[in-house]
Amino acid sequence: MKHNIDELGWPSLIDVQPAAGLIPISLRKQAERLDALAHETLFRTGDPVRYVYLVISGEARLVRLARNGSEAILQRSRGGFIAEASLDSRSYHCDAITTEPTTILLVPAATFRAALEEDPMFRRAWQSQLAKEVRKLRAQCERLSLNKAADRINHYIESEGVNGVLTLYQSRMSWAAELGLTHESLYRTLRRMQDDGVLDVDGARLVTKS
Amino acid sequence: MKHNIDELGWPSLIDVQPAAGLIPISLRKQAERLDALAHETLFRTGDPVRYVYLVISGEARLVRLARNGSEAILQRSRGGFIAEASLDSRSYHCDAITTEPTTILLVPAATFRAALEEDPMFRRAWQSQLAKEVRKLRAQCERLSLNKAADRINHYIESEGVNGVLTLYQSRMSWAAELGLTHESLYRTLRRMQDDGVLDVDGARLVTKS
DNA sequence: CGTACTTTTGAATCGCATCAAATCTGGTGG
DNA sequence: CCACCAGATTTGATGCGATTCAAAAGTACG
Repeated sequence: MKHNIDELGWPSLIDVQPAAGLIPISLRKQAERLDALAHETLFRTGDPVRYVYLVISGEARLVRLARNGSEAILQRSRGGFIAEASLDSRSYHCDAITTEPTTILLVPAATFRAALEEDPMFRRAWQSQLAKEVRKLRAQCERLSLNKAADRINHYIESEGVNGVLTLYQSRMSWAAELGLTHESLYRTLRRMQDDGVLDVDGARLVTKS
Repeated sequence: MKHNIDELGWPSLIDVQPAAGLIPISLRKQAERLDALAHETLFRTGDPVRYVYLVISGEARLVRLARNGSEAILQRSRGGFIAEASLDSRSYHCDAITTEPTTILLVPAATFRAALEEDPMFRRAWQSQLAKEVRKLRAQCERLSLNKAADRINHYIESEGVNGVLTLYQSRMSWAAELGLTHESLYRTLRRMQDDGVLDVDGARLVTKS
């Protein structure tokens, strides 16, 4: 179900989601709100690009299905844009799904492009956002080119956590997929790292100790 | 050695390198040309961002050295920008090197940023460039999360080649590193794929036959 | 309470990394 | 021109580590 965001009754978007603060007021007025359940499809490969999607709460993912049926996670967004790089494409080249109940802000793509032309602050923020995504993806590539599970885990904690401490906002199964590992492999490696005393695991809190 | 690009005696940059055509004339006048040998360092981790680097000919790479001494290739540019995403950073978080004699256009970062503010065409081209880089990196991540060498090779040919045909512009050793494989593994897999009749290898020309 | 999913452990297998070494290649200097 | 060298290419043998298949136990939720 879509709502006009003026119906919100939320605190200001800025409080809820920093990225939303970057969107000019004029743009927010034209945005709609979408409350999606878990495992809903936002768009599919080949769909025309109609909206810019901003995840307010919950989680959305870009996925692509390989021939053998395995699923690659191309992006995982919890608060922030999803499929930013499609803004200058006609259509999508992957699918977007939710993994849990998720609230999304839909900004019409044409309106969004116009705002980029007119609002210098917004434009800088957008460029900065794209650059940040590039750096994040480079880190991900670097991580995936490590071929030991423990190395990938450490790399993830170093680059996504703060000072060797990481709070995980996803199940280990999903994390395993993001790390390019099977879940069995991840579980076993986490266990071994604990036994070896190089990692401290307390629920979703992971601390490197080396 | 750096030259003012007016000393060029080149054909127009547009003919040499399409990406350069996106740079406004005013900006080109302030750019310098750098002729680097193979294995030169353009900048190191921590260096302040002074220039935007545009590779005119040859090859530049972003690399990061892991603790164990192995080297991860974060970007490989043959004609086009390198480290685009650093434009909004103070300093670099990886190293840039050349792998062969390379000619580079150095545009002062401040000048570049000013041009982005003032020239709408240029700005759109830049955003499009960043978006393209994002898509390319997503493809790279998807590829690295395949765990069979043959799958990565096929994926590379599909996404970097045209209609299942790819011309390789680097040694197989470098390609192996980009694919996240050892060179031995790559050689053996290429051989096996040929023997199995799913791939045709003729020097730098690779054709999938399945 | 039952169902779906996650977490966990086990055993067997396969593929890649690793180490080693030979051959081939292009470029340099004598 | 040839000897030489550095790097790329190629083949071989071995071991490790991740995948795979299987299954049990734990957990959240209606």
